[in-house]
Amino acid sequence: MTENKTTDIPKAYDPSSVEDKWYKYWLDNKIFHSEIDETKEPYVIPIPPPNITGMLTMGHILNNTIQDILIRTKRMQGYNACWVPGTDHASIATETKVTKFLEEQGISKYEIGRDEFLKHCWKWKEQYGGIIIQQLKKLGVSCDWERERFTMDDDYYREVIKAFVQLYKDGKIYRGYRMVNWDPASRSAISDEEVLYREVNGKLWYLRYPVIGTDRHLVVATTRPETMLGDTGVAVNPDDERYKDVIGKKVLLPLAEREIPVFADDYVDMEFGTGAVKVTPAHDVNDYEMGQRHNLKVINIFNDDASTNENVPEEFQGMDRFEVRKKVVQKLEELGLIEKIEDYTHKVGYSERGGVPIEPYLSEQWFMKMDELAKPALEVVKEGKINFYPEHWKKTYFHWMENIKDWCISRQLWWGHRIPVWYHKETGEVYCDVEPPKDIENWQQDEDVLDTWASSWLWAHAIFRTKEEQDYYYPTSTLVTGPDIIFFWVARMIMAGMYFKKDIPFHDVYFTSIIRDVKGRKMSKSLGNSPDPLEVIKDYGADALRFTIIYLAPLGQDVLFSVDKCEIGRNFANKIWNAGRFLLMNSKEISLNKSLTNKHIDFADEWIISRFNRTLKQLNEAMDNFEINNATKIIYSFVWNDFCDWYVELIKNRLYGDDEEVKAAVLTRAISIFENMLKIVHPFMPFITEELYQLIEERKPGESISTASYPEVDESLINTSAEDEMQFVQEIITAIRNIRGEMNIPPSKPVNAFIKSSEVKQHQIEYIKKLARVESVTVDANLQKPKASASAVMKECEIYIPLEGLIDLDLERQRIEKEIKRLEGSLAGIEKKLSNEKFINNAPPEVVEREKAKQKDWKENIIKLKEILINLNQ
RNA sequence: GGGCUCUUAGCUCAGUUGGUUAGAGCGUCUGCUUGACGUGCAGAAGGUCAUAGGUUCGAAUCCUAUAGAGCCCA
Repeated sequence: MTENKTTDIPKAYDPSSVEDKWYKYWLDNKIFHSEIDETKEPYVIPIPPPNITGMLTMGHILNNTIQDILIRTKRMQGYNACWVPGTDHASIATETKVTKFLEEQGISKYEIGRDEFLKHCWKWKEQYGGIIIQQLKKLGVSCDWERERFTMDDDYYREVIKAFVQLYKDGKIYRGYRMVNWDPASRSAISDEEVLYREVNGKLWYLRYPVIGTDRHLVVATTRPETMLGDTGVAVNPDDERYKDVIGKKVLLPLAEREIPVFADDYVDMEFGTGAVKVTPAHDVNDYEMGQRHNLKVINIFNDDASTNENVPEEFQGMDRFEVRKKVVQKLEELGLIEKIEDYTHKVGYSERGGVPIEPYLSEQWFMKMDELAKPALEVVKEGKINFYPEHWKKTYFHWMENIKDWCISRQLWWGHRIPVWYHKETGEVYCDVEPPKDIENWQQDEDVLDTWASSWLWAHAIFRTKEEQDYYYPTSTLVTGPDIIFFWVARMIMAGMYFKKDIPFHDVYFTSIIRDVKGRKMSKSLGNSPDPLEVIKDYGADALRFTIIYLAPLGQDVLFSVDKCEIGRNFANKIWNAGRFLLMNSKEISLNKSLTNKHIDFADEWIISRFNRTLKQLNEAMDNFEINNATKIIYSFVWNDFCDWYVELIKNRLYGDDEEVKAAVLTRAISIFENMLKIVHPFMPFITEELYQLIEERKPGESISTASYPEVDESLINTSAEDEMQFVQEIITAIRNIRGEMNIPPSKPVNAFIKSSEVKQHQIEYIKKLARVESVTVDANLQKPKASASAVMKECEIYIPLEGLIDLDLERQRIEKEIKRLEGSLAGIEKKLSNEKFINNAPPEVVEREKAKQKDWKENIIKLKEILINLNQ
């Protein structure tokens, strides 16, 4: 019976030997799978589907850990928890990737054609599209993998098409020749939201246009000289005295040799440049509007890849927009038509996807009318039917929704949901339906596909395949996502929900923090400051990574992350591991007996049970308010400070005693508290808690802590007097430890404690002896201070440690004087308060009472300390 | 230009509706082979709560202004 259990439980927790084993166990036992069950309330999370082109980032780790914590908690609390995973087809990103992939093999997208290209896309998707999902599993997420969805699954595809047709038939979708944000890299339109504005150090070119019939020039300033080839007018402000006489005249546009009018328009800012602006209606939004007002010609000078077309003089044709800029400037310079060139910093719109400057470009596109769709979506957030955490994102949401513009939903791409519109080859008739026209040979389908967000905006309901499922699971419960896609996705999902389902898509939206490096920079590939989460998991364990990232991520604030911070989580896991190891080691020697759980209870047990229930109450409150970061702190402090630092130490006396029944009762109870503790830690650290849960006792096949019932708060066990008593004992122990520390008494030197108090109870003494490491404790209300002792004074209690031969009187004097000084400082503050009549009259009575009590205690303590100081040599 | 957020210990952050001596983790210093854990234990040092006003008996907390940092929109 002397087998040492330490040999089978390693001293340090090793996640690598644990994690894969339990993930497989959970999947094998379908722990995460949900089916309709009318007897249970569903709790549903729709995952923000990652791109199939994506790799797991720290952002995904944070986001998915939060979702997992929420869903695991609810699952244990008895809800029908359903977390639906999936991926998004990412039209532009995937098409770009596959195009490049093919180019590397010498295959041109345009040569092989649409159908062939799509086959390659699907092949690519099968091969690489699942990587991120596999990576997510390493994190331990409890998604219902049987429900995995893809935005281009057949039935999902059909939902998207149905939605288009419905909107079209309701008059919410129209086609028009408009100026859009054009991405020349992907040769497609993109939406306003996909344009990122960056500050760029550019130049301002001052060009001279000769005024016809005079010998003067009009000088116009521009950041894009190449667009002058498409100029069809020059505008000035009508109030500008400098140009009054040229209004109505014409200038001869250089290079193009075109006569274009000079006209007046209020839009022109007299302060900018020279006050005269060139107008290029085909390539600038404002110019387009001016052109409309003044009936200017619209001359498009670019192809869809932003190379120059046949509308420019031959020598400039077929050049890239940046090439042609150089050439235009060079030519103008030769002609003496450049007045000057200035440095100029301005904002340039870049394509979020292609990464190149966008080109304002006129083209035929599909748009969705947004004002009517926005109204109900605005209402449900205003009325609080949908809550945002943190709440302040509402303001951003309202602002966007109240100023919403029509949404350009067509993309000149092949990978995606093709617009279900056909044009009759003969008559030009337009046909829009889910099913293609019967006589398909006479029709030509629209070439464009839909914006990816015009498919993912249906996610909250289209993830469920049948009407029954949608009725049961929709509306979903919580959406966890980044604030960067509040417009792209969150707002549009709410609009889609209200339009297609006549109900909100989710009740709560949790906006996650942005992960940055320790210097506060965004994580990016080019900076190389983006750790690979899989490496981190390998080095520290998934539990450690999960716990750390949540511990670092307060609601609504950025997280400054570095890999070594994962020590927080790793050390915490190790702490839990060793607490378990301690209990399990003892259970080898002591036989457990569950019938004894409520026997031989003393105040230390009442205290930890009270602390547990209080902790649980705080934890529930935090979780209800989505204060998940706060929840980790509550858990951390209970586990480490209450359970490990105090409770485990407190039970050692009894555990190493002689009474077998007491030993069994204490250990059984400790393990039962530990097991409850594991349960509340489990949503945060699923692997280690499962491992320990299974080590505590033999479980039934398929049984898991993931489906164990979550502890409930028992208010009757929150015991303030036990907590007060424990606090008193803790203060005595800390005071003695403090003396040891400050007087440099090594733990190996035995000391005795004399306590002058009528409050210290006999049953507390063993604990004081054990935890303060004193040989004996003498308690007497009328105790005389022993010779040559170090002292500590607290409420209801004076402590003396005789240190004959060890005491350094100077050191002790300094200690006491410091304490007196500190107390006198505090006392001065409080006496000032109490001598203020207005305070006595206005402050609530309990506040005044509290202050008076403090005054009394501190005064007494100061008197005692002064006495000690006077008698120090005795 | 409009909107939002932030500024508390060396660092990263807590601090509920104003009311104990403003807390935690990391880092620092001191001591420790304490019958779970050195990924640990014990103790300590460290803050004019960005600045200036105001409201109040009382302000880190509420209001105004200023400075600085960041984000979003135009």
